[in-house]
Amino acid sequence: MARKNHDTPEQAKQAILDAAESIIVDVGPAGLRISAVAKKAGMAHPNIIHHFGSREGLIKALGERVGARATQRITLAIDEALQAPSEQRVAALSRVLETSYKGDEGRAAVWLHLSGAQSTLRSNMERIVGLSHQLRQTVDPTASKENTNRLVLLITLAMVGEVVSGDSIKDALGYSDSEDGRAHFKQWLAEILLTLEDHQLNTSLSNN
Amino acid sequence: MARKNHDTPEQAKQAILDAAESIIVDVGPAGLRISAVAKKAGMAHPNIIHHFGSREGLIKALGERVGARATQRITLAIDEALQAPSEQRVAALSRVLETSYKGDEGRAAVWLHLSGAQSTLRSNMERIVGLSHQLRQTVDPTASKENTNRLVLLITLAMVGEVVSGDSIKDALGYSDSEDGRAHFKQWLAEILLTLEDHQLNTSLSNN
DNA sequence: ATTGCTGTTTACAAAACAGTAAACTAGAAT
DNA sequence: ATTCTAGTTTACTGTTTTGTAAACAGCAAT
Repeated sequence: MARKNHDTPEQAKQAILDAAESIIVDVGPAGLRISAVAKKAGMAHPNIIHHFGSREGLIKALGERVGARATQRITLAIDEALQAPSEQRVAALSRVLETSYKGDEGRAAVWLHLSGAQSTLRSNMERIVGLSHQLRQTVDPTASKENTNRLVLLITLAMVGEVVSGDSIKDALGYSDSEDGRAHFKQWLAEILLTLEDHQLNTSLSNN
Repeated sequence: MARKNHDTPEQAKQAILDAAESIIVDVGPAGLRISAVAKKAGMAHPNIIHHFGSREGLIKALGERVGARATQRITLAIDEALQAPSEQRVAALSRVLETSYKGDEGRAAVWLHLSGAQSTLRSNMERIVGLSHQLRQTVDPTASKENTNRLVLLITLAMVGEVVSGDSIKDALGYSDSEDGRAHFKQWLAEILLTLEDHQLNTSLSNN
């Protein structure tokens, strides 16, 4: 079909999305320039508009790809935690947290969400809550779905905060930017999440 | 000194900052246009450059003002919680959380932080951690500073997440956008924070 | 081999935007 | 009353950036 740099439009699109993803991590949602993406992908910028219709179209497509990948990674990690023997469960959950907001992909996902590409967020979150609830029930069979939902909300919000300005907040709180501090915080969080019995999460407004 | 719309440069600056703050809430950090601020403030846009030197100067000044105000509001709320009788402490802490990431000011603060105006973040966080630790000690005298620090980090990250994309995440998790759901989540969080004994937060990597 | 299809490029249009320069305005100081 | 000072405005510059138009390039089908 196509003729020069890429044989199929799908290859061209993927190359463009790769370039855009690597750029948006640094420049943020509003900073994505079509010409910069084109330069990185090694082509002229109108070609991007040809493939995605407009800058918005590119951002939307990228948002869907990044969101799907992130969800896949997270659900996979939770699956592994579910199958891990109980004495390795903290490490496994810690890995879930690591995986969830690790490095560039998480940042790209949040940036893109801010740019208005949130099409599949609901179904993705539903899968994550479902798996998380299974994981909690292996620890405490009485765990309520409502508390799981709240915990997932808390962790998700913290994930977004981490991605958006985790570095400077951690710095301001005295955590050195060594990998140590970050990993420790996540492991601490994982241990607490798995240690908490459900009745401790039942507050005066339970069953609402 | 001045001549027409404002008598003193301080009045003009405040009017400009007011306009910029109300705008940045909607358009985000990179979307702040000097001409839009000028229009809202009822003046010509070069006047803004005259007062703040450049767009960056405006953003930096706004970041300092918003950061100072937010910190003042948060520390004030924690102070009130400290002085509240113990049976009203949950409500008071719930109010701290409400106050912290409520509405426009919190959003403006995060946006500005993202724009690179983070000058006083460290000292602000230190004050907040100090007061939070006092509050925890009224509940559990054995509370360690390290666990307070981690809790503040978790809450702060969640605050940022809430501000950045709390609405859509809550929506995706099935919380209706009624004020109810939000208030309940914060009260739930407040109760847990005050119910947790410090020893429950001591994990296998305590004293690191 | 000619025709058609499609990915790609060059050249251009149009708008948005930050910042500059110079003039204007009105109170303050003398 | 004149001069000085500083906030303010109008008009303009230069750059950046998205998007358009038309031509080009190479594979496929006839």
